Amino acid sequence: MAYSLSSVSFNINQLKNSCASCNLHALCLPMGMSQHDLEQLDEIIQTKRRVHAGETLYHAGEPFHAIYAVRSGFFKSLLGSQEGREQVIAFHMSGEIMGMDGIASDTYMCDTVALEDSEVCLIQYHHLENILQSCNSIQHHFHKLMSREIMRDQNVMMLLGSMRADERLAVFLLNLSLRYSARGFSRHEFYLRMSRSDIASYLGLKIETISRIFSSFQAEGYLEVHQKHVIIKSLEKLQELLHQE
Amino acid sequence: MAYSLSSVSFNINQLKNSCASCNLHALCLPMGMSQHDLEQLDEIIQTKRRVHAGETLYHAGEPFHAIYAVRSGFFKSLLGSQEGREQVIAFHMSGEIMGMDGIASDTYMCDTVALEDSEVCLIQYHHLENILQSCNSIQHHFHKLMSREIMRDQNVMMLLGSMRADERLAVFLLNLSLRYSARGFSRHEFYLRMSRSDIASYLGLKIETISRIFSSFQAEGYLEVHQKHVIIKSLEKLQELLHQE
DNA sequence: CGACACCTTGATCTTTGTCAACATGTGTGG
DNA sequence: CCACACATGTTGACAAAGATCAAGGTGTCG
Repeated sequence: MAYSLSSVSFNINQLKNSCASCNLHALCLPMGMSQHDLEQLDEIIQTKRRVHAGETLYHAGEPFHAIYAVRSGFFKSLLGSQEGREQVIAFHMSGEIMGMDGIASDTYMCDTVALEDSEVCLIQYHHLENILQSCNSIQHHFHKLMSREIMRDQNVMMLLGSMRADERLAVFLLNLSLRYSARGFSRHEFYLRMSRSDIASYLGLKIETISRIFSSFQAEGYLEVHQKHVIIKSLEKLQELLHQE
Repeated sequence: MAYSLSSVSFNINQLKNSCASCNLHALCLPMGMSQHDLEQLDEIIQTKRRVHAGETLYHAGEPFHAIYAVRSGFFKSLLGSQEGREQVIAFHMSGEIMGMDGIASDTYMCDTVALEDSEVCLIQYHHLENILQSCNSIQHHFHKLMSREIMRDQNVMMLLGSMRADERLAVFLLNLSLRYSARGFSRHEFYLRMSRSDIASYLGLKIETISRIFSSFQAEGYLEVHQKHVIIKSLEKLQELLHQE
């Protein structure tokens, strides 16, 4: 079974050390950016960092100094509390920005962990602020990125606050499908990089519930699951799940 | 019964049209801001707007052009979905910023409604971006504000994803207590500006559940409730609720 | 091949939601 | 200023969704 998606995946070795030549360009940067602006960005994004699967990129409580763009790979962010609660609050894939929660208090608020071997662009925050000062379009783009993060979180609040378990999983899968397809992968077939327990935590459910709903979706013919490999048979039916009360 | 807190509340009429003289200064603006910076800010924050109780400040879908600082009063923000779901995603009190979710797509994402007669400072977004370009400290402060919004939302995700109903209400009340006390009001005694159904929606619960938990908290002697008037008898006991598993 | 982590499934229990009745509060018009 | 109507909040009985507990299955990696 040729489950491998690697033929379409980003080959790190081919990537030059430049935003202009990065194939995540369209995801990560504003449209119609001038050559000059791109050069400015390249100046601060010299540092790449490899993160192995299971390795933590930054820990909650660590002093904040940089944000990260996912170049390749997959991450999860975990928020802990004094009472020992722990919850997955986000999954990040290529072209997405991590660490913006650290700006508020000069301290990262969550742990961010690679779920597979990954590479990130390290963006020194004080350098970034300098660039933003001189370049209006980058500044505006950065604000959009932060605002998009707020939107994303608010949509998750909605999901957690008002949806049933099966709806939550459907939304989760549809969202992954959308994000994979935006990156040139199939919107019908992909690998889950995270464990069932990560999904459960993210969706505010228990792992057994996730397992059961996967089974029931499969029984209904909405999808096929073989461990982490998901084939969505009918995106429409998954969507209908949300509309029917 | 003299429940009135108006003796401590901000008297709008006394406020001058200036950030420098605004008594929300400490909540809203960065510490140690220079006179020059303040003057710059005052330039873009000339517009105040009164919003009557029940009135909508901005609607989801409206073109985004400004963010708002609450000068006085109390707001809620509602996120709707295609499927007709609707959820309260935030309550805003004086000194807090509203509308930053609109930056991402040049469109407000939620409805924001005054829960009592209120006044806001309107901050034209393109003016703000201009100022940020020229003033590093204001730029940094603005980023902190957006980042704080992200933190807040992530904490709500945690609450919705991993806490029991009574824990959610306890966190909600403790959070209000904290915010009131930061504004010079009693941390033990305050009015809820929102309805039970707003609270329920925000906490991802049903109104009957809220009602029951208020009753049980009262039975336990944690607090006294008379409609919207809350007297917290023991902040400690409410906090302990969270620690005991 | 075996150990271990991860996942699935079933039986049962708990928490919260639902439905219904009633109480209380608020605002309006007589 | 009272009476009524309507919105809002409370309480109880019951139902349902999801959690918990327990057992067993499957895959992965040394």
